[in-house]
Amino acid sequence: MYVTNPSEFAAEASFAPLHISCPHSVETQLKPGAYLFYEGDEVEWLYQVTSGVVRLTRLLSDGRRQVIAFGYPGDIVGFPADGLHHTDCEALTETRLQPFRRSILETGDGDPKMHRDLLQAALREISAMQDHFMMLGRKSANEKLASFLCVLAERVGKDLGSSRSVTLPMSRSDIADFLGLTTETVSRTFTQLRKSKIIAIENIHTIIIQRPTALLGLSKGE
Amino acid sequence: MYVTNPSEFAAEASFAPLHISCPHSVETQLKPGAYLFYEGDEVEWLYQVTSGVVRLTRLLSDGRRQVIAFGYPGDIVGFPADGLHHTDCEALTETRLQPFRRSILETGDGDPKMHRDLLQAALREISAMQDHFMMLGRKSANEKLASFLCVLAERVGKDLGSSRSVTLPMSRSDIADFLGLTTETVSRTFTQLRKSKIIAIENIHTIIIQRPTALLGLSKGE
DNA sequence: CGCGGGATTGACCCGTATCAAATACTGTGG
DNA sequence: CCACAGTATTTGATACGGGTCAATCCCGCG
Repeated sequence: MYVTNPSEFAAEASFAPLHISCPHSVETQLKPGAYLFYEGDEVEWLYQVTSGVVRLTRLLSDGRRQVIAFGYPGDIVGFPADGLHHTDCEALTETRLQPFRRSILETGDGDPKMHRDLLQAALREISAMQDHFMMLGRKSANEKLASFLCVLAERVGKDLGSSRSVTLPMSRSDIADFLGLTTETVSRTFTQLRKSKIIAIENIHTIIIQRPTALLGLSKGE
Repeated sequence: MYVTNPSEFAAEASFAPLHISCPHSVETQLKPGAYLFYEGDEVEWLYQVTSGVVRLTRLLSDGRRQVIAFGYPGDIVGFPADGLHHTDCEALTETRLQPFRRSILETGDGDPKMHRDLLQAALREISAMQDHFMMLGRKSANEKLASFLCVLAERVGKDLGSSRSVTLPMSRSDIADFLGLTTETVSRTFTQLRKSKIIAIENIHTIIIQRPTALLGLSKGE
């Protein structure tokens, strides 16, 4: 999951679960904190998240970290480049994943439909990442966090009538490293949104979006 | 072209020109300033840059711009998502491109080898973009510009013995919008590098890298 | 030779980082 | 179930990098 402009997001979210017809593809389970793969690992499988949330990260030698994406149900993680994983992947919650052989993506290997679906997923990934560039390069802390919450609300929020609740399985520093901020700034920005009554913080991992339209406005810099 | 860690870059640069065996694929020519496609256009063709340089950009409604990538010879531009282009593409110099039907990427369509090559290019693109995330989100202005120059030097620089010359066909504001900075900051950072004798500015579009090792060090934040 | 648009430089300011302290949570063992 | 320790989060004070706005410079071009 990348942070895209919410209004555009709808068009990209239409990722139907892939049909399961892959030999040797027993669903994989991960406990919170467990790693699915590491940067540099040979890619054998791609995975579609079935339930739960995973986090893709990349590290700089001096310890700076960038969260590349969060993997929510429907998302494909583990695209290879030159046969290798280029991120670490850790489960944030109890997570189930449907594995697909790398060869299905790369050679088709007996399943043309799945091949095409995985390819389309890769292409959508490129487009979604382009949106995220805009966010990292050109948006303020406020806009970043507002966009982040809007996307999550649209994708996995629970409707509460006039407001909407969002669960954040990731830590503040995960959010910070995803948005290119510090934890302190993320925290302060949450506080600011809370004080302006746009959101309420039910608990650390649960945000109530009280004024969705205002939040959407903020995300676009209005 | 994205800005990746130069040392990693070598591994990703190994993109052999695709074999040309596509029906109806006459090489396309563009003059500087000409557009190849716009955001929202239906994708009919992908292109491999043969010579010259193109620029991929995305706009926010309020005018903020993000340069997504520069397309140098060997690069593939125009990957579709849901059948559409999601960036504008403008030629910065006289440019020649080899078109490939979108169907070759998406369905294989009679040319399995090309299909595989295009797919691999897309996957490498994803990985390269992940590197660029790190840059946009986690690097200082100094590190960004140093990284940018290092990558260009490695990829298209001319060897001058102990130093190296790089041609920059793009404007300062293109560089700024690529790195998530302002033109003023890009300009100041150039000046700073010049004053510390790491680079010399032969003219606006030609940089001499006098101390490549120092520049590489800066790019990694040392 | 003068015009115009990009590039550079300067002065100043603001947003976000940094460093530090207080507070809130989470899990563990008794 | 409570006490405690360790960790995450929030809050505060301050610093600084890079943005903003404005002036000047430079170079290509008519």
